[in-house]
Amino acid sequence: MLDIKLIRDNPELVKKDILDRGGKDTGVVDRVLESDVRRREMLVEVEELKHQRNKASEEIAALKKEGGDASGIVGRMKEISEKIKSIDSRVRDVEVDIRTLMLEIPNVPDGSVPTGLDEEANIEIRLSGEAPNFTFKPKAHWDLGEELDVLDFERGAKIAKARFTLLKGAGALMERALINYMLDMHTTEHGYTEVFPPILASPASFEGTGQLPKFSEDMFWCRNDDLLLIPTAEVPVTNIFRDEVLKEAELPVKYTAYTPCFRREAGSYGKDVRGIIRQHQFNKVEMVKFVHPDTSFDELESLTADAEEVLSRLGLHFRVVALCTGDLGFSAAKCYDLEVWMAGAGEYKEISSCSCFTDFQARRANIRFKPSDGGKPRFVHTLNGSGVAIGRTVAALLENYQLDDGRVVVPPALQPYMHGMTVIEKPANPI
RNA sequence: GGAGGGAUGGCAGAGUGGACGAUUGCGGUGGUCUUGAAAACCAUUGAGCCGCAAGGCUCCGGGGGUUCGAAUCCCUCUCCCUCCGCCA
Repeated sequence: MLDIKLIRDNPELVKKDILDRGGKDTGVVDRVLESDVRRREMLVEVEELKHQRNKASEEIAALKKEGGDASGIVGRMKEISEKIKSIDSRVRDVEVDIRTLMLEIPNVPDGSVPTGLDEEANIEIRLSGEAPNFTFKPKAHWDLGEELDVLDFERGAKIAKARFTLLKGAGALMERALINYMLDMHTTEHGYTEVFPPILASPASFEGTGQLPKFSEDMFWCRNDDLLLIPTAEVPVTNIFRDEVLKEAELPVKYTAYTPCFRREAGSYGKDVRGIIRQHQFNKVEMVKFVHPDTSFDELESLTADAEEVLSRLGLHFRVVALCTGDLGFSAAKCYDLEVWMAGAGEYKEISSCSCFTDFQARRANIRFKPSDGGKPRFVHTLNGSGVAIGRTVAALLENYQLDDGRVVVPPALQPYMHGMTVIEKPANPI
């Protein structure tokens, strides 16, 4: 949520940002402004009445103490009380209207974000590593996975539905190994504290991070219990501090979490239909930071570096892309995507998204810190990034480390997490 | 699922109709003392909104009600805790 003062003082900027993001409805800004004016007019009126009431209450108390008769003044106050009640309820209605509108307005992009409506305008920041050379035509991971009997798409779809996959044998082991490999790196080398949060979260938590109310269609709901399956650990982990006040000295707080993630992928029919790139359920290690406002964009750089390290050490080739205004997530002020090379598909695929949300989420979730100098509480800045998506890493490893005989090499960094396994081959008696 | 208890400031925890925006303790900040620190002592310290300001208004889990006036009384919702039952 934006600061209403920003909308008041600079409505044209907010409108421009909405258009830059590819939004069409800048009318919300005007509707917020109209309601804001009405709210303040009513406040002036009702506060004057309340002032009268408070004065009268004092008089009545004084009169009663002296045993005097207060019936006249009491009668007049009855009328004023009724008036207050009716204006108060109108003020509340307008405030609800304003909040409802404000929740639909996206964050303001940072000045360094390239302007553009789609991914064409994204800017490649750097490349890391090199794409492997093959003397043969590399296969797609879904073919490799089925041939090695580590991915079973048929069974996954039978158990649940399409876009659910059954991992088997070395595939399941690699999934688990990657989780541990990433968590260990972030906790022992990058200074994050590991947490394991609830996988279902309340609508209030979803509103705090910006997934609700706007993206309700993308979520799996448990309607009977008014809970939602999380689409990313960002939701529960950021909400750890909802409605809390941290001490300035406690910042930055850095958490990392492994969780399953659930997305309905509404509107992505026909995209990445094969393989494990786009699943309704996938695993992810996430990093979340709560930081001082002065440091947030530096923290974004180091967060991104932390994610890059995961890929570098696995020997994967990737590029870092700065997203343009149109590609930026709703809550983000700035975002880098890490796109890993997929040898089989011959293209880069997003494997991590590292974002700085400035105070946008903190305002919605009411996460503040108390300055050490004793000043008023201020909103923290929040950041998060995948560190990284597990399923897509499995796909990348299969495709980039495949041999001409269909086996797949396990990179050295992962071997200790896979009982020393150096190569994945088809089991003798697959079942 | 059944029975009961609770929700007050950064935290803990008093407060049963007007003198309470709220006793007190902890924590925070400033100071005295000290070579420095700790301890001790003194002072100070809630948040939000409206307003150029002076100042005003609101807030004791949410909503509604009673009343001239509600942290306090009534209704309702949510959440938390305890005991019993069931279950990993």
